[in-house]
Amino acid sequence: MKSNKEVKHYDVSRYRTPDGYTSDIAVFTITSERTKAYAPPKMELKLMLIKRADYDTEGNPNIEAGKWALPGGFVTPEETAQEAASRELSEETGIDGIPVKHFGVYDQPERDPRGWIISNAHYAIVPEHQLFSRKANDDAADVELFSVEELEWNQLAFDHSAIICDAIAHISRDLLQTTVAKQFLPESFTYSELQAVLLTITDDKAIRNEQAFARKIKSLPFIEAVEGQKTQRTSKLPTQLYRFVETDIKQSIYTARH
Amino acid sequence: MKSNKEVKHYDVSRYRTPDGYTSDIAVFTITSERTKAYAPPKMELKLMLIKRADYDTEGNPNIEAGKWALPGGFVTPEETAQEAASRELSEETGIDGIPVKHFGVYDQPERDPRGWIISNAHYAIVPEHQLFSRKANDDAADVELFSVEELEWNQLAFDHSAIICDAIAHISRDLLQTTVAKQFLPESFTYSELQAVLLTITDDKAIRNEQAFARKIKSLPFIEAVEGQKTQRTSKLPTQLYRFVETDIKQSIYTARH
DNA sequence: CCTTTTAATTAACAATATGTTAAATGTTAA
DNA sequence: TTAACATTTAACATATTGTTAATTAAAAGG
Repeated sequence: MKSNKEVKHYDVSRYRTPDGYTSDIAVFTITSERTKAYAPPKMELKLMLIKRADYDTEGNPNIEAGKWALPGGFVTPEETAQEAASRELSEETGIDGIPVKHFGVYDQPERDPRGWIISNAHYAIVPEHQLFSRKANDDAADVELFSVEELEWNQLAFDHSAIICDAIAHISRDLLQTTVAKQFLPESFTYSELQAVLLTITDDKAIRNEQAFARKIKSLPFIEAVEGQKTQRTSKLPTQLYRFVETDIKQSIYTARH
Repeated sequence: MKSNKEVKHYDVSRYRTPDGYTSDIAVFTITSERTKAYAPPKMELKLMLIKRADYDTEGNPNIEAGKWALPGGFVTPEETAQEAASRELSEETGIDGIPVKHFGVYDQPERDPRGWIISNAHYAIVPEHQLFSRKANDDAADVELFSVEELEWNQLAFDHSAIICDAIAHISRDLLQTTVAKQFLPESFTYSELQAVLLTITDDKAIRNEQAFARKIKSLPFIEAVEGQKTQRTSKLPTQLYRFVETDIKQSIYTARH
């Protein structure tokens, strides 16, 4: 009822409107460290943050200067926040064609001292090597990768600690419940590589167990073996490669094992 | 709330800002029809929509008049969109204390002909009897429940067909992967009542199978039997009651059955 | 050339879970 | 007394998982 009437009478000048609409993006990557040859890598989930400059381009002291923040910026009326996030990602890292996923809106009245600014938050998964090539090209000192295990929670700008906390929760859930793990992996991968990705965010016994996981991967409807292809990058023994296949997954807590 | 000095550095006039920030809410309920005494109910998932009036209070033809729309309204600078959604729900149905869940943002530039208006979309689950009591009190002719199976997709205002489509997808997923089903059920319920709720949005064989589901419910870590309590509302045979318990569920597509 | 090392793979078996069919239970209503 | 019926239990074949152990293939070092 109220909605109808409000809409009916809606006159922009009569209501206060937001002072800004921003799009923030949590860029995740997994760094993959090979401890020795012919062994599976040790992986770690990392988040890219940028350091806020001391002064803005006009020489005025910047708000929240020196703190770490998610990359992001204002959305223009000609684009969606998701498009803005893709644009930001491209500007910040030079990377295009990566899926960007919305995970929340942050609109607490006091969240930004500059006014009523609504933030639409996204996350993206960028393969490590693409971030490295960017770092090499444009040696911006104000960009850094932080391990999600050891984030400096009290050095974050605005309400970004809350946003990042949610981002980590969302990516963790999505890694286990969707096939986004493929964003971290090459087109074809071994069971131990997939396992290493999952172990960055879970310590599930059934995933840690090599034999069980290697057996299980063969029966998953959304993964298939790449016939006749083997690799030796994780073992001296030539190892079976797998790939994700498009399948819609409908699982339920009422039928799953617990 | 903001100091002048800080405001100076962010010049609102330089950027175009949104013309409005709205909060929409998809109110779901499950209607429960008892075909006969001592039998489990037939349930159906329904969505509450409101009909947009032909004219506004000043006699001007209303935009998108006669079409069905989600209840919602403008968010004020003193509240979050989620608070606005709770407020709307309370105003629209008189119901308080129901969890309201964000599921998406709709910010296509062309989505609202009145300007650059960003909609933050939520869903809520209201027990049937609460909606009925509201209907009795305030006989608003412009409110109706629609079965999600037979929605009139081409009679929906603005981009609400897209929002509703997403809302149904989200609630379906959440019903299977979280314990929100409890919002549709009394504090304690029989296996067949829970089953009926789930069957409104899935036809999973393992959920349809009475024996299997009745056996499974006993081993679910997030459900416990209510000791010494039985009911006869679904059977002549006194039937075991169950309740949800708070447990964090961490399941993975890599360990579940498929 | 032989031995050790190591990740991957296979095997084997007990324990657990599921799909299915059938029977038993307790109550209502005719 | 009997029929009806949702629920509950039983029973059993089949499938999946946890666990331990053995096997395989290649590399590396002597």
